[in-house]
This record gives sequence, C-alpha cells and structure tokens, in this order.
Amino acid sequence: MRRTSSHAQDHIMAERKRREKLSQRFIALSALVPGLKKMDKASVLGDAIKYLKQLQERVKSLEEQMKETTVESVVFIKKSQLSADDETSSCDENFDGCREDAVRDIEARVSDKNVLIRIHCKKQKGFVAKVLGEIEEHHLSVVNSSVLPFGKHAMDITVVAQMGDELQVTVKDLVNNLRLAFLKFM
Amino acid sequence: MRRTSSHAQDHIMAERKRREKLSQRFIALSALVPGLKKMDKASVLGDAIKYLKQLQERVKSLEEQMKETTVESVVFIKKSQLSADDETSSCDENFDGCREDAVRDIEARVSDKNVLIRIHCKKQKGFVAKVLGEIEEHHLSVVNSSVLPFGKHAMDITVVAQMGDELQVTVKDLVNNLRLAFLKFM
DNA sequence: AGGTACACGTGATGC
DNA sequence: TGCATCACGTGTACC
Repeated sequence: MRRTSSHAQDHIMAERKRREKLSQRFIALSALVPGLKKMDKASVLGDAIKYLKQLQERVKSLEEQMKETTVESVVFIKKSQLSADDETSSCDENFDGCREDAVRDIEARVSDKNVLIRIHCKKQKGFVAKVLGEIEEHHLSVVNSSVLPFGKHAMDITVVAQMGDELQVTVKDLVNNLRLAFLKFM
Repeated sequence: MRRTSSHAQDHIMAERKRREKLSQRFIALSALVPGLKKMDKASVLGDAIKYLKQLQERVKSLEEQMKETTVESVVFIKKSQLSADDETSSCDENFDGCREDAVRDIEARVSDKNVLIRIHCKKQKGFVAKVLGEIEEHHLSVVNSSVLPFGKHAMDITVVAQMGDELQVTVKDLVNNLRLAFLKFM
C-alpha cells in the first residue's frame, strides 16, 4: 500500500465534506434562533432546543385560543306580532308553517365545546324548566343560565352549556333542533 | 514529559465530556422534531431547521389571523332598527383608527320603556362595571343584569334597563350610542 | 497558566 | 465491496 492510498484520501475528503455540511447547518440553525449570544455549538443546540420548545408551546396556545375565539352564530328571528314591538327586519329563513307566537328569537353560538343559547320569548309558566330540560336532552350540560324579565310579558333566557367530546354540532343544526323541540310545548 | 502526562489525560477527558454533551443535545433535539426518519446528525439538524422555520411561519400566521378575526368580528353589529331604514346595516362602516377587539356583538331591543341590551365580548377586568355605568349615564336605569362566562376568554352580558318618560330612543341610536361609549375604554 | 472550543485525520461499524 | 456515519485522540488557537 502506498502511503497515500487513494482510498485513504477519499476517506479524508469524505469526512471533510461531512464536517463541512454539519458546520453549515450549525450556522443555519444559529441564524434562526433569536437572541443568541454564545455561538458555541453546544449553546446553539441548547438554545435552539429551548426556543423550539417555547415555539411549540406558543403554537399550541394560539391554536387553542383560535378555537375559542372562532365563534359561529346563527340567528333566527321570527315574525314579531306583539303590539309595541320594534324590528321585523332581518334575517334569513322563513319557517312557513310555524305559527308559534311565544318564541320570537333563538340564537346560538358555538365555540369549541361551549354553546351559548339566547331565547327571547313571552313569559310562560314553567317554560324555563322545559327549555333547560330540553337542552339537556340534547346532550348538552348546562353550566350556567340566566332569566331576565323584560317588561310585563316578555323574558330573555341566556344559557351556557357544554357539549360532550363525542358530538360536534353545527350551530344551524343546534338551533333547528332546539326550535323544533320548543315547538312541542307551545 | 511522561507519555501519559496528566495534562494530556485531562485534555482527553475534557474533550470526551464535550462530545458527550453535544451528543445528549442532539438526542434531545431529535426528540422534539416530529416525523424524524433519519437519526443522522446532519438530518437531525436539517429537519430541525425545516421544522423550526415552519413553526415560525405558523406562529406568524396564527398571530396575524388572531388580529384579523378579532377585527373582523367588530363588523358583527346586529341589525336592530325600526323599519324604513337602511337594510344593509349589518356591515359596520369605518371606525378606522379605533381597534375594538373586545366587543364582538351588541344587540338591543326596545319595548315601550324597557330596553334589553346584549353584549358578547371578551373577558375584561372591570368591563361589566363600566358597561353598567355607561348605560346609566345614557338615562337608562338598570333593573336587572346577568353576566355569563362563555369559555375561557369570552363572556355574555345581558342587561335590562328602563328609559325615563321624557326620551324615546330608537334601537339603532341606542346601539350606536352604546357602541361609541364602549369604544372609550378599549 | 489552565480552561474551553474547534477541526483534523483515523479506525471501526453498519448497510 | 464501497459508501456513509460515527467516536476517538490529538494539535492548536484563543482568552
């Protein structure tokens, strides 16, 4: 074997190239980590690890926050036929056959697992209990509720409920279900 | 010099320790990068770099999206007005400089002397008191109120108030006044 | 001086 | 067998 066999030289060159590649990536990595004081290899790795962890945390936090701030809402405004009533303007669908004069307005909004339900209706004895019962029969657990009298004949019900993990319902379906359910006792 | 001088041995041990530290950090880093096929040092660095870049992109995108959705939800003022008004009231026009990211929805309805105000907004310290105070400064006497937490960051305020005999306000003016008033502390 | 950090060449190992 | 990767000891430079 010659002292400088071609194989040995290739080996040296290959290793040199490998080191060069690693060195380049260290530089590239250190360029991505902000506030890097030590350009030490160990420090670059350590700070990159810390930075990466806190980035992951931030992404997770932001994604959760996104879920919660993304609220879809649907409003169904019925025909209001009471005397001193205000707006008959707005909204979407007309439920042709429904002659319900008690519930004027059902609104729901869903955010993550939370559901907010607003009902504007005439005062009716036992209506609140039925509403809450109906809500809970829809696999929603009521976590809070409020009933405010509005004038002599109207009231405003606000319910916050939570969905189970298994079902994810759209707002429209939810409102439809609730409306159909409420029609039963009117 | 002895063949195995203590200095040389220290050098060897120090270098050995340094390599060990680097090796550990490589392992730690590779544990953070998901979907890592090659456990190659160069591949670990390369994939970590790619992953870190896309994490940064994602954070930036999410942060932008957060601000956009909060701004976008401003536009969500209810259409509550008397007839014979513009029917395109859902789109709130320019409140250019004021960045209202807290209140997502204000709704009001008037019946005789009674006023029902619904506010859907982010949780803010002292916000409820300010809202009630502002309402009362508009010549409305609060007769009932309810604050329901909705998820971690949102809340739903419902207020029933009564107007004095002297003034009769339209729903639109009321909502506009309240919205302008709420802008002060946001 | 003593400590730290790096690049280099080299032998070994695994596909 | 080549080819790629690794750990090791060593020389060296910088504070």
